[in-house]
Amino acid sequence: MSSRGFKHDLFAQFARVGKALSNGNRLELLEYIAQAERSVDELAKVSGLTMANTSQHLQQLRLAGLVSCRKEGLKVFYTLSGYDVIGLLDALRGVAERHVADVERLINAYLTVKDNLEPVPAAELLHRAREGLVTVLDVRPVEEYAAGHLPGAINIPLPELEARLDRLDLHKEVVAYCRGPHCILAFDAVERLRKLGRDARRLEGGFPEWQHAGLPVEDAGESH
Amino acid sequence: MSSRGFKHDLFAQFARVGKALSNGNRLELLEYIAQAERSVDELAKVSGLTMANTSQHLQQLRLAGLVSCRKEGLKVFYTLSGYDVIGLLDALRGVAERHVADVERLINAYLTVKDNLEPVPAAELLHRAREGLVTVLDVRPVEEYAAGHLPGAINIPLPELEARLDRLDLHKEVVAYCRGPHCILAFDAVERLRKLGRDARRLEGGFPEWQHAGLPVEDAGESH
DNA sequence: ATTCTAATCAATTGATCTATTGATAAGTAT
DNA sequence: ATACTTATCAATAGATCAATTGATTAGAAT
Repeated sequence: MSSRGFKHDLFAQFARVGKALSNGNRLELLEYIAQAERSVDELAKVSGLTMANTSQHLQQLRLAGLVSCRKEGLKVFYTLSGYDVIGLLDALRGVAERHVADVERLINAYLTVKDNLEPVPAAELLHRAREGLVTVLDVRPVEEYAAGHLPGAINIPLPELEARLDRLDLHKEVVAYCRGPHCILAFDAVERLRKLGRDARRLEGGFPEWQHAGLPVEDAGESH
Repeated sequence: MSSRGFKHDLFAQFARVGKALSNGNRLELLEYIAQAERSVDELAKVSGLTMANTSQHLQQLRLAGLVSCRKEGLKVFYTLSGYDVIGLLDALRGVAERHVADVERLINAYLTVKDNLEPVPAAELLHRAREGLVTVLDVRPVEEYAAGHLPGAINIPLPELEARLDRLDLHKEVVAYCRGPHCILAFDAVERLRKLGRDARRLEGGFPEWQHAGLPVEDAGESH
């Protein structure tokens, strides 16, 4: 095998992974899968894609080595192949944010009050939560919470926020988190809590980033 | 703007970066650019692509925010937009290596003596080089060496290795490095040095990774 | 002015990608 | 057996991508 040929083939293999990341729908699916193991129909529902389309995208992700799957009865559950995939997604997001001007414009256009929403770094939250100074709020759907969440976090899915406000201590600051740095659930939660007069901020990053950083995690078995 | 629309648009932007990484030729160009600032015709020559084709790929990389360019006289020089791009490329490589079975097979097929070529970690090299125990050998072309290299590294481009062997101390171990973890220059160098009875290993990673790790670097002005 | 070089642009062809549609397979439930 | 659910497969049309070709622009040199 020639040296040039080797190189060429090797870059072609790396490009397969790049190709898997080259479609917005696949990136969205990856973000959902990064929360918890998911079946195809869950992913289809939450992404708004058809079943067949979702299935095909998932197979492309699988061939690129980004996700693995497991069959159980009728359902097929997909999960990330490893934590390094979260690292890759973060690197992609980071580069896009720092270098693609459109991303910043988009974020600013949607998050008009962005500057009021300075995020809390993970290390700071961990410290303050241990001292009981803050309420940690998980605004993702119950299934995602059940699959794993921050220690001591209270789960109130975003649609029920106002209805179940009594679960949040009136006198503590609330730190909300959700799926990731650009998931808007936590942004919305903070905005709504502030309208209700609460002291609220959001966590920098989401659950996958927290987990990837090696910080402590609780799952359904030990939840409150 | 609806929340779903925002999310959709945002993922589409991230996918633009993924798309830039979805082609082997572009990844190869990025690796060359990661070594040093490069003009379009240099890149065309070294990659074997036509001028027009190279130019078009470079523009795609530019639109994705991965490279920037600067015009000087007739020439246009391209450079990485930031060090985070090296981090992204490493994450891509890492995931591909760990999860795409074909990559491993490819590497094993080419590097038949791979197990004899255990790389030296950067930290170890830095330590041993400071104590004068090893000769650090840069086997990249002179232009790349001039744009930046490891402190005290001796530059012998691979084709001239045997001819200029006298520049390497016979009694010290040689540690060779090149463009990156899969650049075959360093592999070849080690293999050839060993055939000549020298004690040689290669550095883990290449110059971009060394630089990205924040380790000390020399450039042409202070070279030996 | 003319010529040359470096780079980009514009148009084209063939290949690949995306989403849809309808069919099929595998497992459950009645 | 029959019906239902979940997921995949197969075929298709339209969109996008990649590489080539030839023309064009911008700057340098004679």
